[in-house]
Amino acid sequence: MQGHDENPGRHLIAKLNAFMRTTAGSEDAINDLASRRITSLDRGQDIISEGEEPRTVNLLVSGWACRYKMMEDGRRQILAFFVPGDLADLHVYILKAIDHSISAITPIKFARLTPKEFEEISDAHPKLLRALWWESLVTDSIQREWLVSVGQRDAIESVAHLACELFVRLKTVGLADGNQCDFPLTQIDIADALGMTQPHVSRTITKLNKTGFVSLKRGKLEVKDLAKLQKLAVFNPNYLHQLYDE
Amino acid sequence: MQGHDENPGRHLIAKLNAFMRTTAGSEDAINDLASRRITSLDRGQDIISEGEEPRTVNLLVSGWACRYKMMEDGRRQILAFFVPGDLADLHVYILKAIDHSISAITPIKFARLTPKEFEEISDAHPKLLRALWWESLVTDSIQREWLVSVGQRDAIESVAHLACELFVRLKTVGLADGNQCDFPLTQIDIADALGMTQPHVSRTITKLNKTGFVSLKRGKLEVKDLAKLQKLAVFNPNYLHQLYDE
DNA sequence: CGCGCCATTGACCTATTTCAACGAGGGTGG
DNA sequence: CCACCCTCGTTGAAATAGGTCAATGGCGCG
Repeated sequence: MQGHDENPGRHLIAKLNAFMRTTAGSEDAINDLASRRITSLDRGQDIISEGEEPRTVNLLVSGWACRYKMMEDGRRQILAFFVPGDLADLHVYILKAIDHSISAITPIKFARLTPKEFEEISDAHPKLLRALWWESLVTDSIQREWLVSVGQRDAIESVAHLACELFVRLKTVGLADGNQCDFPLTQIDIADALGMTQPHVSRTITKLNKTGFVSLKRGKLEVKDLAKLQKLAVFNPNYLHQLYDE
Repeated sequence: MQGHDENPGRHLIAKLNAFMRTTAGSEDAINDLASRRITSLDRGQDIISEGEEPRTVNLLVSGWACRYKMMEDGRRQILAFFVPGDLADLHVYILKAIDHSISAITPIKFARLTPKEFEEISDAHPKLLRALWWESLVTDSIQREWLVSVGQRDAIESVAHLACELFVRLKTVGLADGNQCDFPLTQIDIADALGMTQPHVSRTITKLNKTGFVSLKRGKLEVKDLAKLQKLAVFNPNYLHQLYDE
């Protein structure tokens, strides 16, 4: 078990394949990236905290995490979920202090790259660098789509949209098993991501499950009718900027 | 009048000064950037539209614009406001299709740079390139803070927060005159940015103006008690990542 | 066994939406 | 110069999505 992972970059590799289709030469480089300074954290611990000076680029190797901001009075907004293969803040070392925190939703492992390491590897693999930029632009695009959800979608649309997004993203990195995938979010996480309250998330999930398009519960998400779920969510996958061949 | 602008990059220069304090050598380069392929648009026209292949980096030279997304059923979410000195999508040419549109809120002028021009200039001025990255990261940070507004702040907090942000940003680019600045947004724009309805924006602005901290009306924003307004808005300027010496 | 965390559910409450009417101002064409 | 229209903002009344508060129950774990 305990033995070390032969292919820790496989989720990122799978994702970049949705962009460039030619990771071939870069696969070793990515696995190399994904092996540096591996750190493990338990659920609830922060990878980085607001106000720190950013020093590393973080690649999530296993587990889920979230980016969030706390308001002074304790309100929390989750800004993004990270799943394996996701990179946090490629260029953030330019800033003096980060304006948000990232914490583990499940036990996680992540690789911490110094800007220098990162530059070396990307200098040696210009195509990879371009792909990583793409990755970063997709992350921005997801951020924008979340604003659409919170600003325009009602409760059931929002929850359905989140389910669609995470399912597609997990599928892309090879972590969906047929029509189902892990789903470790609590209702509080969902509430803080979508700007709702936890009881209302509960009621909304109940209602959503009753449609039969999906079975969403803590731990496991099962998509039973993706087309209908997407329609309900007003989900348009363009914002994920993938190549569409499946 | 009609004569051409001697210093079209001054707003961007002022903004970058809040980051690097040494635009000296780069000022000419920025003014050069801001003179390329100047385009004028009337209110309501799109700079770029969803689905297009992005080809240029756009620098807003005068007027206001907004980035927005339309849902299939016509709901609109405004994702960002652009004021003079703002750059749209530094690296977006990596993507095959943009996932949002940008349109003019007032008559605008903007410069369109090809990726090539942009690279030439930034190769010649590495410090400038770094500053432009900073600019782009601040834009991302603003995007995140908007999600906090829409997800967590109630109506009066949201509107107050938007007023704070735009006032600070305009001040940074030299477009605030003492405690007041232009404010061309309609209540519909505000509503679509904050995920509210226009009538409720109207009621909320009335209530906000009654606090006496601010006078907000179409055309002009006047800040009467910035500290109290910021407190009401739960506004923490850190997310704008400026140097704080004033 | 008991504690803590998480989800469910009910009853009530309220911020915001919805629908609709009205009014002010600015521009245009007759 | 007036009439008209169109956009934008204001306001009221009624409706509702979602919030609040609180009790209950399941379940995993020390």
